[in-house]
Amino acid sequence: MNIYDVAKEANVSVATVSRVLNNHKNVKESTRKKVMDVIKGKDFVPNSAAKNLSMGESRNIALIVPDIENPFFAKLLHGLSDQAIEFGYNVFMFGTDEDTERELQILESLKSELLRGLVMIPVSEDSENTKVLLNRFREASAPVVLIDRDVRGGDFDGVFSQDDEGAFNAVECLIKAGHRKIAIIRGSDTSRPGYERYRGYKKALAKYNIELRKEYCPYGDFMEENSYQAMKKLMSLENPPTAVFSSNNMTTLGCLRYFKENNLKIGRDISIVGFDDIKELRYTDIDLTVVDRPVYEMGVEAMKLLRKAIETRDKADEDGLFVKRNFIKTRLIKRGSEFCERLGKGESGSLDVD
Amino acid sequence: MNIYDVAKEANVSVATVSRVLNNHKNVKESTRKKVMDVIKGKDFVPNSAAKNLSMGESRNIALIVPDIENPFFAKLLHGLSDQAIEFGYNVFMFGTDEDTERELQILESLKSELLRGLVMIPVSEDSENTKVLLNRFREASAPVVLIDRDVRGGDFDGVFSQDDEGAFNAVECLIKAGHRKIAIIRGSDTSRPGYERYRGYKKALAKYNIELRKEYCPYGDFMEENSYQAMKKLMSLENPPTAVFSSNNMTTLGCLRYFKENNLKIGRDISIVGFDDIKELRYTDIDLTVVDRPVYEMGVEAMKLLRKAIETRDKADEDGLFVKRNFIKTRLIKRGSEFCERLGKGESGSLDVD
DNA sequence: ATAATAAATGTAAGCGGTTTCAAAATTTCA
DNA sequence: TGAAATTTTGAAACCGCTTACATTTATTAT
Repeated sequence: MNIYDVAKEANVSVATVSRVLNNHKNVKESTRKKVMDVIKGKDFVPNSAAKNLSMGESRNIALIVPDIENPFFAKLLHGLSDQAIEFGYNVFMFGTDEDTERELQILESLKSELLRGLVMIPVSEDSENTKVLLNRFREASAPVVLIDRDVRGGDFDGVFSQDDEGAFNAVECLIKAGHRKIAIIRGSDTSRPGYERYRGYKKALAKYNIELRKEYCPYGDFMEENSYQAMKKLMSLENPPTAVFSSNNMTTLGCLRYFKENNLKIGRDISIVGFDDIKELRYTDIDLTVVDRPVYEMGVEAMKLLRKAIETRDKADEDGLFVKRNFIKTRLIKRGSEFCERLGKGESGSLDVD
Repeated sequence: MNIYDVAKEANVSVATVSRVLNNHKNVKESTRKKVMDVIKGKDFVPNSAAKNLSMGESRNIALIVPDIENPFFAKLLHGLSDQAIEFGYNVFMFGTDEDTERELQILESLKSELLRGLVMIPVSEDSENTKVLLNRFREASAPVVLIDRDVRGGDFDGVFSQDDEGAFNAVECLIKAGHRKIAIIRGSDTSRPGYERYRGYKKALAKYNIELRKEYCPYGDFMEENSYQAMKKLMSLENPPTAVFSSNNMTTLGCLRYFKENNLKIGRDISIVGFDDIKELRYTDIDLTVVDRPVYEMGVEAMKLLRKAIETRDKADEDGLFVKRNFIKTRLIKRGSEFCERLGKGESGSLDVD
């Protein structure tokens, strides 16, 4: 059943049916009703492909994340998806498995899709090809909104976190708990969260006059296995750290794995503060202090930014295309894993802290 | 840039371009090359909306899950998505938040979408409306594949688990560890996993001549909070169980929360076996014995089933439309949480067990 | 070499909507 | 009451692709 059938049945033209369907003004109330009655009687549904073709645009957007199974991204998807439904968009979901090649493939395959917009957590900040493709989307009037990670020199809208501040707070918390030998397991330098959190770490050390030691700053690349290896290396230093700032949730799992396998107990042998909460730990012996973020809300926000971008572009096109970049505040949730018996449960007293 | 521009540039007709694009036979190698050169030179991408409209079908499918954030579904999505890309499909993602109304809304909104297929974990087995809508999709030649949960009387293809056997093994494991007072926290009776796992539980008790006690079988509805409440009720019975079979991952979290809050230690005060693994626990003090499933693979399998359904329908239509329902085997991973000091770490010895 | 056959290409009609432009119907106002 | 202004409607072109059918070109067999 299509618009012509409806038209015939209602004794009007297709143009009129179309107007009714799209809530145009200038449709007499009586004819509107006539058409609506037919539509309700039969189960007519307008063909979206035809609509898309005719209008040169769709109500579809895509979300591309590096790791579908990471709860952080799942939560993000949840928020974004809810808001998308609210706004009447459908979302295509893709995972790149942290692989730039795959990311490019996906973007490439989406070029034919008449996407209305794109929300993306890019694998790397430095993929020129990604930038080129994203720019093409933007030019084809499919705005791009980034989340969490950036694209260098891309100048895209985005929802990010105050990563460095979050990291600073995490590390400061460890310092105030009495630690001075604090390691960080870092994410790749090709991602904002990677280098910004490292920056926060360095800032905190600097503020308290703690020397930065290169060997305390291995990469875990935000991956469990690599982080496990990094932790292992840290603990086999001749002078191992007493605390570690785990700069990502997967990283934290890697650390915990090492702790468990080597019978290191948090609070007795080692301290840890993580970035991004891990819900499942709440009910275990691990009372993890973490830098937390409103992840669901970030997803929602990304969708809102995207819609705004879609609408303003539709209107002002060349005019007001200023970039909207939000930096979401983090929050330190103290649960105790920053302390360590060896150091004495020094509240903030043991060091000269303001 | 469209197919006409390409045609002009290459000095051929649009039909020829179309043929080249779709790898038709009967295209001379030389003209094929001519066209391809033009396509590569300019950056032509065929408009999928036009294609969809013209062919009356798309390469899009939808995945509808009840809870986007549940790692089980995330894993499922991962497998499905990977396989979908492999097969050249894009997947729309939706979450129903375990709400039948929302489920219906989503299905309703998808009717216009020319979907090629639908993969779904329905909220409830008993939603007549859902069944009606799904049947409509199927009739509109968009096959439906269910995962994990069923639709009563729907007769849809699907990938399920051997839930009862899995549950049976879980409970038997507890029995062999010496327990006789074993509770279950159940899922809703309106879902296959809900009642099948309960069935497995009952079977196990029956086999070992253990009386079934109604008060040991509260509902947790596969939700953390409800399961927490259920656990609380269980432990405040005058004769509380010594072990619990937690029939779902969220349920397990609810139990763990109760244990932690009430200082019950697994292995000392209580035993537990779960259904569906919880990765994050691996590195904590909780060595959870669980019924595990190849979740990623189930997602892959669902996509394979879907494609088969799409293809056979395209071909044999009325002919061979027999339903394909796979029942995936579960696997019990013993990690120790089935034991309990109070009972003596009875291997299988303490009861007469074959 | 030529008719018969097969292969390659082109023409044009859809697919199901939206939208411009003109015509018809209605309302407003002198 | 009739012309002008306004609202409501319809005819038909268009979006960009596929494909049935017609036509041209190449190949094969006689």
